[in-house]
Amino acid sequence: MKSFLNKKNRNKKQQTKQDIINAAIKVIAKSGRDSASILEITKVAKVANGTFYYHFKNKENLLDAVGETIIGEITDSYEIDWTSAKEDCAILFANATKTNLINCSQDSLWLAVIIDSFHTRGKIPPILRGYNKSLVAHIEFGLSKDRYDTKIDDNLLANMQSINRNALIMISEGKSVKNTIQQAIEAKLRILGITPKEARKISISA
Amino acid sequence: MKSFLNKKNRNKKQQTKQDIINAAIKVIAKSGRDSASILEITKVAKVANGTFYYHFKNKENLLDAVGETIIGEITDSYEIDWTSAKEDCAILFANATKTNLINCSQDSLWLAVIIDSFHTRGKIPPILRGYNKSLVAHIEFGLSKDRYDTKIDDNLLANMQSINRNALIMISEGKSVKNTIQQAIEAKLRILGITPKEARKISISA
DNA sequence: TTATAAACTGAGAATAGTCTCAAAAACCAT
DNA sequence: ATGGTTTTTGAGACTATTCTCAGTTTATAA
Repeated sequence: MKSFLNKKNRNKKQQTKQDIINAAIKVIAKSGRDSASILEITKVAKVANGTFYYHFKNKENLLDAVGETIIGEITDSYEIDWTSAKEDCAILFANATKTNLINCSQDSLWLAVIIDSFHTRGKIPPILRGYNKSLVAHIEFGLSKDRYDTKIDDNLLANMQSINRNALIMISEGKSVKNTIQQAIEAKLRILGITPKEARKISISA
Repeated sequence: MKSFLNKKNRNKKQQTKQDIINAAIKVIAKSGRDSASILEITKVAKVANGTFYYHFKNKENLLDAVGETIIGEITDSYEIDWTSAKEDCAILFANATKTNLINCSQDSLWLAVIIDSFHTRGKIPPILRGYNKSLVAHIEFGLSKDRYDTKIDDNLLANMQSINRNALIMISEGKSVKNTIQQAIEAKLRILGITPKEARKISISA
């Protein structure tokens, strides 16, 4: 069985798949994961319904692809080697939070999809995976330097993530990005055990 | 047109309606608001599908009724006249939080429905309404006494509510109720501007 | 007991979604 | 051009859901 898959053809196939993913982002941003129908997605992507099933096994499969697409763009900000940094870790953390939130806010469609993913029941969507790992690394480092006053557990991580989520919701509702990010940083630092006064100072200078 | 609605009959009608609401709570706890189907709800309630539409206009209408039912039982804890209280307001707030979370945790079905309601897109479900009003009253009082260090806005309220939600999720996942509530109180007080040390003290004694 | 209103029933109309598949179209090495 | 391969198409099978309605049952005043 000969294969005719040269580069151009592969690109074309890839392009159709990407078109479907982009259409899915649009539709999910409008209606949410649950209500987004494959029928509407293929309509927006301008392909036949059957084409969807040539590229994706099912809806679940597509949602994962959407998650991967978006997360690929926004998670870099937490990928820092905290231990080798010279600066105060609280300040670094403030900057990472800022970068992360700004990245998420770049594209209003992504923003909507990310927020929607927080609403999802059950298993953690791929968009949110990976975030916790480097967060834990950071907090551990801060604790070892006696910079923070907390213990690390699911509750703490969930609260940190919720603060992010709430900030993104505020931004998507049109609140000032700068202000909102500042508040998010302040709240996170307070929860980590930085005093209110210092948390405010750091959040303002971030 | 004569009316035959004597008390007994009214009770019977009311009973059927309540049966449907209770069945809805069961089904929503299992499948979530979005996936809960009227067909399954009526099956669990042991009534005909059509009976549902005799009592409720539509699904939306039912979900509101479910919300009202649950919120009726659990919101009392925040209905305090903060200004006339003698005790330190942070301690009162800690106690109110504790009472509220314990109330929510009483019934595992309620717990599941309340958590589910946090996942809901769009408009604030009735379960969550009313919570903010007395929360604002409380924080304003604390600010006037120079007890807190924050400003009141949507972001703050959302963060407070998220801490509650996360605590309830932890509890529903089997984590220690006492511990979880303590952590929630501590996080809330820290965000309000109480120092980490004092927040811990208050949360432990609550 | 009987007539009437209220409450309930369940078949099925209407709608909407996922997914399959045989056939058509597009593509490409020769 | 030809023939085999990949990609796309869209009709429709299948399933699930909401909601309607004509008719039945139940409750009660008289």
